[in-house]
Amino acid sequence: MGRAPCCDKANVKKGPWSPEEDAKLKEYIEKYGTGGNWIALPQKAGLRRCGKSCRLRWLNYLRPNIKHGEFSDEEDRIICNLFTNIGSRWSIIAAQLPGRTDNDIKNYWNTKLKKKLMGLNRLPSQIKSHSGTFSSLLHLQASLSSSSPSSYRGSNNSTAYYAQTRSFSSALEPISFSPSLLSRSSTNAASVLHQVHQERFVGRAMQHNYQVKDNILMFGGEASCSSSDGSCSNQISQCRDREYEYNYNFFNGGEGHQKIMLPDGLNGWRSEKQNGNGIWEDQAPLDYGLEEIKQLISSTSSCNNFLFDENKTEEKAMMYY
DNA sequence: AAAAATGGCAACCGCGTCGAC
DNA sequence: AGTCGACGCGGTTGCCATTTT
Repeated sequence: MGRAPCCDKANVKKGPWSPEEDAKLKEYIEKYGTGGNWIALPQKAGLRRCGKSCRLRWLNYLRPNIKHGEFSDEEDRIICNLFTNIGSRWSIIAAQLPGRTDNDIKNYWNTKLKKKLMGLNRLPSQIKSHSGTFSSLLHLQASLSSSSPSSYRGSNNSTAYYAQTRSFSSALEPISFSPSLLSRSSTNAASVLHQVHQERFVGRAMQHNYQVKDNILMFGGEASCSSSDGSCSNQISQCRDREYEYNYNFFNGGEGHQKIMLPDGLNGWRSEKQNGNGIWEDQAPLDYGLEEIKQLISSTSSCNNFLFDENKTEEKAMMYY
């Protein structure tokens, strides 16, 4: 026995809204409000539409003060920063961008912003760039890392790393959430943000083999490779691990940390180093897949090692405690 | 110029959660 | 405490426009 449909599917119109329907809906809501009941609204408004469809149309298109068109650099920055912190909580992200809808932001992310990031995927080489939203973030990141306490340098202590991650994250602009946004237990951004910090390094470090060799933090070492040809069978795991390399290096920037080992998918390990001008040069092609975008953000926009489904990783992290 | 591929966006769908009863 | 209807969210789909071949 399935879930009861929210409306009579046979008698509701689907597809694009006509100007007449828009006008009807707008007029009705402006006159009477939604009445707190979207399901009953279409009938009252004389529309052959599903209540959910009406709600969506109103929220995403018809309601006042909706902002359409290009996203600004500032909006890009906020989206990336929040995405890094809380993942695809589009409604929460939208709440930080007046006039933007969650759907808008989601589409923008999926169609443009993600690709924009992919264009900047040659990290940390991108640090040499001196303009644009994301390179600014990289500069921020680089400058913060270089000014971080020296006591963390070279440490293979995950707690130290964790503390440093926290201090770094807190250096980014504060994010405030309205109480209403935080009211739902499942999407409690406050707890998400709080636990994200706790989960970030410690949880992941415990999920992955890692070791420090010559000031290079290495994850997923030989022990994790099981295939006969020596290549790791778990490519995704390797890809995920890349973020640690970057972040570790950023946080430990300075003398003695001039190279970085990157697990490079099927190609095995690769390295990068800084040239005499302090510019990062990679020494092998670096191709990222779509699934790696989040890691890229994690290592570029705010250094928050947060990726994939944070609910799931949260659970994992809590299990380790 | 036409067909195919790709991009962008609006809308739909299913599920989790909340709140009333 | 349990049930059920409604809401809200995030993922996905479908269609139209634009670009490429």
